[in-house]
Amino acid sequence: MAYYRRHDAPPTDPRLLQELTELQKKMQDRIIIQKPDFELKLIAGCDSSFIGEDTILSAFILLKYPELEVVEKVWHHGQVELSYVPGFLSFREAPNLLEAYQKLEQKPDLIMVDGHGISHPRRLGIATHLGLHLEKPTMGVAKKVLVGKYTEPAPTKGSISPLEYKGEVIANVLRTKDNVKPVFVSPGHLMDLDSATEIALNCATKYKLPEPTRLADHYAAVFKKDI
DNA sequence: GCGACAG
DNA sequence: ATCTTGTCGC
Repeated sequence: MAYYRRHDAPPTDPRLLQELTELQKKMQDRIIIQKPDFELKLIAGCDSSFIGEDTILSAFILLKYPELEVVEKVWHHGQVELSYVPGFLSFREAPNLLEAYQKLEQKPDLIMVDGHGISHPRRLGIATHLGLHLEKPTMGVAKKVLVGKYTEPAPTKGSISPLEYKGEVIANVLRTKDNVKPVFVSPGHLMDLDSATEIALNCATKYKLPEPTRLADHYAAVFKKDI
């Protein structure tokens, strides 16, 4: 994608951000929020970690569902083109994530991404962005809110509270473990909020993060030693 | 004008 | 994301 390779402008150049904003607005029309039309047998989790300022390492972990047994682990590293700007995370991390995804021998039915889906100013969080590029069902699980308001869900595992933005519920604030800060679950693409929430909870074992993203996060750090 | 702001 | 020590609680 041409917009991924921009060495001709500073990372946070206002003109570039304006350009990316326009691109996201065009991408909005292609987002599909619906009940999943597949049997969830294989789920992937992905996450990235950094080495220094501009070297990124992304990992994809493939798991059986609902058993949550790991069946494949891949990773890829490269250089990032943009600095981090809230609302534009995907332009910084998606390129390398897509490279890592190609290394999977088996492809998942659904991808759980570390970050937001449609709970984004222009409905284009990194989970949605990846879903559109891969034409694959995706969902996002973020650790912090980006936009919207919510009330704290009850302290017990399984409690949910809606995240509202501009009069719409764009995510569910889900408690995945007793007395631990909740996560923000949102559909990315070819997925709906209720299904995403149910899947996130089914993948929550004894930790705050659902297994797919927890393991991706874990291995993204472990694989750094292999560089 | 003053905060808020995924990873 | 990343840099970092001790500390509270199950």
